[in-house]
Amino acid sequence: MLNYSTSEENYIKAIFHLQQDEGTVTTNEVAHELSTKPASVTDMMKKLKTKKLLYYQPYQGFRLSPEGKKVALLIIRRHRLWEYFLAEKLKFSWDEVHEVAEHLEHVSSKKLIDKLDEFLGFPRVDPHGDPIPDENGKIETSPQVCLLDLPLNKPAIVCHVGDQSNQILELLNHKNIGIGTRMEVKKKFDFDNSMEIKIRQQLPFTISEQLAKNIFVRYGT
Amino acid sequence: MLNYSTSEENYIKAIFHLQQDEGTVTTNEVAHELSTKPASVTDMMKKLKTKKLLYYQPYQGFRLSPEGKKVALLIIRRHRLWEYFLAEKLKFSWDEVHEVAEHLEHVSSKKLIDKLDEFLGFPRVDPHGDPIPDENGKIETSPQVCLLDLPLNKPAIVCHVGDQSNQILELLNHKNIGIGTRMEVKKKFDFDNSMEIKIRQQLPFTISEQLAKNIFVRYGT
DNA sequence: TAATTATTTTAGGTTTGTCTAAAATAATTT
DNA sequence: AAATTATTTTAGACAAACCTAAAATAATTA
Repeated sequence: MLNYSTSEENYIKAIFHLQQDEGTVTTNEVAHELSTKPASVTDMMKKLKTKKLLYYQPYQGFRLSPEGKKVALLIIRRHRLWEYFLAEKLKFSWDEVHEVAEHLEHVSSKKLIDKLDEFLGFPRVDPHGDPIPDENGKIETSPQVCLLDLPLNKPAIVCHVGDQSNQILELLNHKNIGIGTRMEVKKKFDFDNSMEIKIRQQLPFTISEQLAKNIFVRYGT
Repeated sequence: MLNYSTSEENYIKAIFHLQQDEGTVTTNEVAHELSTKPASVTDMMKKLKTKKLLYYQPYQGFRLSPEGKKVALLIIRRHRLWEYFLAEKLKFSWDEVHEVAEHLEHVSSKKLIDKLDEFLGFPRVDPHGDPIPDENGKIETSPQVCLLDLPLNKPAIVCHVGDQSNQILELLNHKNIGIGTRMEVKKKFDFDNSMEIKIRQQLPFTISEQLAKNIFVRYGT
């Protein structure tokens, strides 16, 4: 496994995240994701292509090669282990871990990461509920359901938040919703797709479609 | 406190270490320390001068300004806290921590470092026995004595190793000498300046002048 | 002191990663 | 299908950090 620059790693990670939904990723999408310019993206795509990390034909978009995906997963492993460390050991709050982990993730000593993993007790998900790849880049793909699609009165556990902006985290914090929170959907309102949800030992309250769209759960009590 | 690039930080740190002995540092010394070329050093000195981190007149060498010293001490703080973390929590061996800490030290979140400090229980020295600066860059200057200068039969504790090459660490490991090791000097041989030392529950053995020169101790049992 | 040697700086070039402006291609609308 | 609009790529430039080779300065030796 070769070493890649911080910049290269950020591009690889961005493409990995973007291609989860659609299979192929465009220049503009990456430029927007990384707050850079399309011309810079094209430059980097040419470079990553020569390194065989992605497939790329001019004007046709691109997607990671198997090798590229593996690199991406190892970066994500580093990122999520550091997030777990920051939240669990250093008592960072949920919404602060991401930014610091963005920097720590580029320290690429395999031994460091494997020992960190061991020290943390081989956690399976990070503080946002996202699964942590193992040292071979294998990731647990567990069936997540969007809160919008959750049937009424079915107990579920929050396991992931789509958008991770500060605004949404502030709102979730205010409403006492976090990873691991148990809830049921009590009512759905077709008018605006808002829904009423119930959390143990709390009165039911309403959340918007916008918010529900970004909350993902697993079945379970 | 501004942010500096990894490269700038490495130069600042190198100058700080070199000027401990002499007051002023030369271009060649820094080039050698950082395995780079004198021309590159001159470039960087001009840059750091405009940032008011050091005093520099062409051909006259340079030394850090008070501001530059403070920056250096905060980098050293990060380095040594990570070293402590790696050794104490992740069970890295003594001679492996330095290299990884070289990378981690450039992640410059103050909150991260202060919380790490707290998590570690505010350690006062790193695994090499070097003192850890506090969050204001204040450092404890305790009286260290070179093993060469230690009087006979005076109990002392190893607190620092001068040279930190892998070769010396391997040797120290083999002889069971590490930070915190208690010892006494039993005999000194003027012929080659070698000395016989005694470690608790071990037979006395001999070490070379070369080695003794690089071992520093504090008085104490 | 003059000549030689060593050190340091300057001048100009390279690589990485970025940018702007213009050209090429693709997608959309009329 | 042609024209317009949007996207992507190319061309050329820039800053950071490095390099080599040559010039300038300082230190040393004869």
